[in-house]
Amino acid sequence: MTALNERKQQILRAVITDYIVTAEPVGSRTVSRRYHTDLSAATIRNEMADLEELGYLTQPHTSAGRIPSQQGYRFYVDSLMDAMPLSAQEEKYLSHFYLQLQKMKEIDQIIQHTAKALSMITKYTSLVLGPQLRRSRLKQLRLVPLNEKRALVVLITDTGFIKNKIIELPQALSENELSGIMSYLNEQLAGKSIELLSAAQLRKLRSELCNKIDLLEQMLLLLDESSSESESRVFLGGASNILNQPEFKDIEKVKHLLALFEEGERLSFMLETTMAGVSIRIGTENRISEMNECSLVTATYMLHDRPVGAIGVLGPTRMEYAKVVTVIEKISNKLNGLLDML
Amino acid sequence: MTALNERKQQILRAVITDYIVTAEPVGSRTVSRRYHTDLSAATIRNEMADLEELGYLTQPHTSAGRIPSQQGYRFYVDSLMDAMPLSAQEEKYLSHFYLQLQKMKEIDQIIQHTAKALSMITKYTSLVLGPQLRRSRLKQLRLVPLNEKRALVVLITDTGFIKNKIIELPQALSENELSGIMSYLNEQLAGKSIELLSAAQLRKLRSELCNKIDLLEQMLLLLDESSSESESRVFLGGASNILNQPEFKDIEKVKHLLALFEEGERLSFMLETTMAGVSIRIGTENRISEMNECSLVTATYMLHDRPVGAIGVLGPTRMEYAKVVTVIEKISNKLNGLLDML
DNA sequence: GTTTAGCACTCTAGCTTGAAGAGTGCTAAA
DNA sequence: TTTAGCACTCTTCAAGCTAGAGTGCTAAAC
Repeated sequence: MTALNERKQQILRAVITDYIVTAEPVGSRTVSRRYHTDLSAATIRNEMADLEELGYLTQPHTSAGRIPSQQGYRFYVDSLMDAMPLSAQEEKYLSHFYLQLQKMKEIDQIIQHTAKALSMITKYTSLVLGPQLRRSRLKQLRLVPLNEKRALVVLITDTGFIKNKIIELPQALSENELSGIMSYLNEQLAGKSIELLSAAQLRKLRSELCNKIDLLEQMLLLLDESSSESESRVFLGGASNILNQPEFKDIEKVKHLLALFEEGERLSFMLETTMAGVSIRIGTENRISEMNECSLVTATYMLHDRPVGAIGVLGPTRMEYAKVVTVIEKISNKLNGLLDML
Repeated sequence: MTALNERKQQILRAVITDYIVTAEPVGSRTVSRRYHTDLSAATIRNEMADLEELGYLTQPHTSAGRIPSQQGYRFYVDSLMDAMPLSAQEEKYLSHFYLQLQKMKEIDQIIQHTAKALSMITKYTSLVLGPQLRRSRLKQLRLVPLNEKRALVVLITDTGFIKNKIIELPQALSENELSGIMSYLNEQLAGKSIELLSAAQLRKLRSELCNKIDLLEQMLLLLDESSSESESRVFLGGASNILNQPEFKDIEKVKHLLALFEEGERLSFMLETTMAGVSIRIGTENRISEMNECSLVTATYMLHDRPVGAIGVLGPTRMEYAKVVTVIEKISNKLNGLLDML
């Protein structure tokens, strides 16, 4: 790929900037008039022809203006894009919003509201992956007897996650026996990552506690569920926002995307593969056919210094990248701050 | 409203039946040819003119066929509609589906899958209201000490609902003191409906336990949250199905509906006001402007013989009412059966 | 060598027109 | 009371046309 000289870069930036706001193919005249008053349309035309040949721009048809190609956007976000600060109003809104959120102690609530804030400010659709239970470590396992036949198992992780389940007691067990089992289990399991509680380890426990096998079985089931619980931990915000984008005025395209929104599995997969820091995936880089005309900007968030989930903004490839990146950074910071206090 | 003679009823039924499948205005000729071979188009025409005058049919424009009015649909579901049994295939699918669900013990999971099944079979969008915590009665309140500073409050309802929260202990309390508070609270509160735990009652408790006020405060907060937790307990299934309906080929209409789907509050309100048994609300009967061209068929479901939630199917007013009613009845039965076993 | 003006050419979006088709309402006859 | 016939209305669709935007190329200007 030939390096672009300064002028080509400026013209490319102009085309992309303009296209992002107008959603209309950008002609040489527009660039000359609005962004490069010192150059004539004809000159711009030549440069744009070059940019097209190099793969940064495309033409919907002869005698239309140019629109950025996927490669063009990629170059833009990598090298051309200027950081865009939030407006005072937006800053204020966010500060206020997260001040409100401080009152909430449930992590899920915070996460869901974060999805709302993201879509409110960006006007795109937001995706938020809730904290992954299986990336947490087991802190405590508690057994609370309810009556002679039933007990409540409570699983507490180091990330403040609580999950519980009622189990049937196989036989009447004395308080002593129960607490014996509990302390043994806690000894063995505390501090272990839930994801990595290997089958082997569980099998070992199983044999060691073979006389209490039924009880154990049920408790282990809870763990099992927890570690495989990837499903449906994704929250959406502003799904209807995509309908405001002119590229989705065609019902068929919306249909596929909307159907994708209902597939929690696939959504969470997209977010799970997110790197630390802000990442941008444009069009086919998402490796999901429904998203070929969309871009996804994501960031991870932390709980006790470990990345446990991710937030993201989904829009057309013609997205306000600069703004979205700023917003995502800001919000993930606020979120991290909030979660640290839990 | 003048009563309709037998022939008018049959013609109205023919028009509605046809319109439901074709989504096209139905002409007199079509009715004559397909449903009333013994009458000529001209006769039908006269009858249809009458039906229009009576308010059961409307004409999009002169020289188009007729389409049912809201009043027409209302008459249809009240008096004209034949019950439609499920196909063998659908029966099989449902049986299989709910056999699978038996393995799940979490009520929320069952509810969410029910939304899926509803939309799968009907090809419309489904709405499901999760069991309302505040309609349950308090069974037990448990305090599990975690360490010197923190404890876990566990709230268990008679409907098998569990909710918990970590609270800070104001001062080091002995096990004895804690269990004293607990048994006192349980004595006072057990069996009470969460919704009806009145402010007065809570205030009384507050004064009686004034020395342990901080602790109590936090626990009461949990109750408070529970009773006001109406928000976001609605699950959607097959939201993208509405896009298959020709009445929603216009993006603008979809946008409003989709935005409504994101307003958990309003959705749950719609479902909360559902009567016992199957209820059908057509168009403006929903009293929600976004739903003026939609119908909603709902039914409540039971947990331990008390209605605690509702399931519903949302489609265009031109909906296959007969089929949807059958499906809703069937599924709410299956759901009730399943929940009884919990 | 680079930039620009000029011009012919291309393509789309939007408008008009006309014909076909579906359906109605009315009238008069069966 | 029902039906056939007919004039009339309205929509839909394709075809044809125009205006406008934008291009690429060439030749002249800097």
